[in-house]
Amino acid sequence: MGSDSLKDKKKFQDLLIELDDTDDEATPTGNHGSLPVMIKELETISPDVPEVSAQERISSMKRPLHALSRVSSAKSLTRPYAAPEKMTASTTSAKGQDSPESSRPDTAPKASSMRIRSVQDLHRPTKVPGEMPFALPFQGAIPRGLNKRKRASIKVVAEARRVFKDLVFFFVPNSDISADRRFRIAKAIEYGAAWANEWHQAVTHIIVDNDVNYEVVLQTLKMTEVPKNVVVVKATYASECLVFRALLNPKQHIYNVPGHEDQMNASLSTKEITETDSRSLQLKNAISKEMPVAEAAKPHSTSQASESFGSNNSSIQQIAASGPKCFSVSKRALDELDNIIMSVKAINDLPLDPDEDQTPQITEEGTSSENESADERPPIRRKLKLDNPAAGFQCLQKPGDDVLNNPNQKVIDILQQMATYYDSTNDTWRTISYRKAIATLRRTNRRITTSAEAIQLPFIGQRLADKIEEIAVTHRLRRLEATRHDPTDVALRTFLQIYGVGTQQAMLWIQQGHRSLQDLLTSVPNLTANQRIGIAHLEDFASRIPRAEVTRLGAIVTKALQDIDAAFQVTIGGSYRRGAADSGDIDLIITRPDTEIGHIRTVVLETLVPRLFLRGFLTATLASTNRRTGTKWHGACQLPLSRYAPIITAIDTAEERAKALRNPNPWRRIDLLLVPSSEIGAAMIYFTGNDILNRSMRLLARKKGMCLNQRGLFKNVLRGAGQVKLAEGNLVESKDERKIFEALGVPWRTPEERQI
DNA sequence: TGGCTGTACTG
DNA sequence: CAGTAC
DNA sequence: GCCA
Repeated sequence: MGSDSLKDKKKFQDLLIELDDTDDEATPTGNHGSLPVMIKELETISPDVPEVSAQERISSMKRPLHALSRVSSAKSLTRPYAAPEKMTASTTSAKGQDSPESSRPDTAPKASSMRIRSVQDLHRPTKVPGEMPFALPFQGAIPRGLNKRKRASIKVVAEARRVFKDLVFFFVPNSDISADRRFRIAKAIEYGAAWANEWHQAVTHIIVDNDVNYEVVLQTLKMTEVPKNVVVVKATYASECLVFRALLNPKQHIYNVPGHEDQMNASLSTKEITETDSRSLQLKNAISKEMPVAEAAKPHSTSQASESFGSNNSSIQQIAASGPKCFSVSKRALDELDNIIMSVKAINDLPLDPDEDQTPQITEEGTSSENESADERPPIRRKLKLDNPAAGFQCLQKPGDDVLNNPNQKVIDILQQMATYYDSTNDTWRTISYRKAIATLRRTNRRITTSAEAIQLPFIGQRLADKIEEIAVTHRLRRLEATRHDPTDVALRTFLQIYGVGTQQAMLWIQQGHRSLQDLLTSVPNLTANQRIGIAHLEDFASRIPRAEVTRLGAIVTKALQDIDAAFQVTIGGSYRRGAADSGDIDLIITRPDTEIGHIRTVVLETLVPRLFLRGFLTATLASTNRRTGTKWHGACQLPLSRYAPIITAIDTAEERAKALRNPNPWRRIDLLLVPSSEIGAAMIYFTGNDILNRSMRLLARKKGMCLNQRGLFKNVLRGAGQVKLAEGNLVESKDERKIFEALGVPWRTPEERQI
């Protein structure tokens, strides 16, 4: 604790030093309470900062990247974003309405329906709290992917760095759909701005996409003229303010929105503007604080949402609770299993042959009993989802056979796209939820068409259920359409395919204006070696590897290794071991009976790998262990042309075959996993996956006070505060896959049955 | 409201 | 340490 | 996003 705050102080001092060059006059204004004096003095950089000339801007263009990233990582002093408070009775009860997508008509700004959330009021004096609840400083919305309903995860930077403090931004277009706008909105909030997701009189700046002209701005706002005290600038303005950590002069030419210039020139001379700029900003803030939301946002208590909330049907409750529970697995195990494992098992036990007689009845009863008649009324959540025969526990079947004609395939496809989209948004947990829901649907043999049906399934809640219904009915989802063709999102998805590029890097590149791989190659000087490889072989790495090819690639490595020492054993893991028809990469699990990891590592890294490179089989190293504990080598390989012919011949479609001929021996991602024989069971589990199975098993282990990792199953693991592992614990089992399943109380599944 | 697997390599 | 990958 |  103490040392942390010390560290924080140190970090902050570093920041101060950094700040020095841009911060000329630090005029303390507000009273911000408890922060150290030092901090107070710098708090007010924002509105008072000196302008930075365009020239200066250019001259220091060299550092933006670093500046930005350092700034954003300086969160030691930031406070967690305050739980957004709904301001009115009506919004308070409008649960489920608070997702950005559900209630945002992009047009028709209706102040009264505006969602209002507090971002930074922690730091501001609240005005007349009792009397005028709506006279709070403007409180902005949060872009999706960054809010977790109430508690948000946006981290506002230290107060001293809030370049946009007290400002309220309205974006044109004002949605967070496109990737770079979403990024800009998030950045703006991070640096102290509030985001008005609908027009509002508290807005101080209109931030216009760089390719949008003034006319569109007016159309969007449905105005003939933007209010005088509102600044209209290109998006570049906001980014550059962050680069300079200062409010720049918005009247500079480069920030002019096309079509707006004339008006500006007409009203004021450039010089005047420059001189009065910072003051005028101040004034605006003052104004907006004085007479903010009151009129516009004054809501009138009850809304339909609150009505739909209180009265809930008790009649529907019990329907699904009864019914036969035909588990093919032991009851004992079931009792112990948490819901995730239950679903894992559910999957194992899923019916392929539909007992259509029973299931529809049950669901129908559930949904129809009350009103589909009117509107709202969220379908009642039943417990025992998994016990519901409708969820599919009846007889066991193996997954896989039915995959191709899954009645919900269309829905699954679209949900998959959405998952990918959210992944690109950095919205990890939502992505995981989508994936779990997809996993559920995959093993549902009954076609799901209504939200009420969907919500009964495990890992499908109200919101996903609604989406599923929409997809089932319309065969598409509106939100997805919007994002799918957006150039920035297309680019984002492309960038994310590059090995070594994740969401952070990709979003940064997008935000910097890069839109193609070529852009990256020509104008990003500091690409890592891996990223260059990733770009050069993007297509190869992104394409699936036919099973036959995986087999051959594996055989080559096995042969080479056993030529060195016949005692070595190689297992092809990953989706190949699960029986997949094609794979994304090749996982080779390498071991040797009664042999320590050290020896295995030596042989593989010092003999096998160099030899395979010499042969031209291996083509690149992407990551290679060098530590004593290291156990892996990641890289790329290539099937010799001579062996590729039969694979090409075997390709199904002519089109694919032609493609393969054009690019005869693509690079493939290959991972060598070095495992001491004593740990082979745990390693097999891990490297066979799939990831959902791994996670469920690990979660289950943890719930039982154990720990499962690629090295073994341990018990008596000591965990301190915050789940920090204090002691390894005692090994329960690591050599034998089956025994690990057993020790966890999970029924054995063959690798083929782990394709969850 | 707080979790959501657990570990290793890179720069 | 953050970002990335598995 | 879902769940306890």
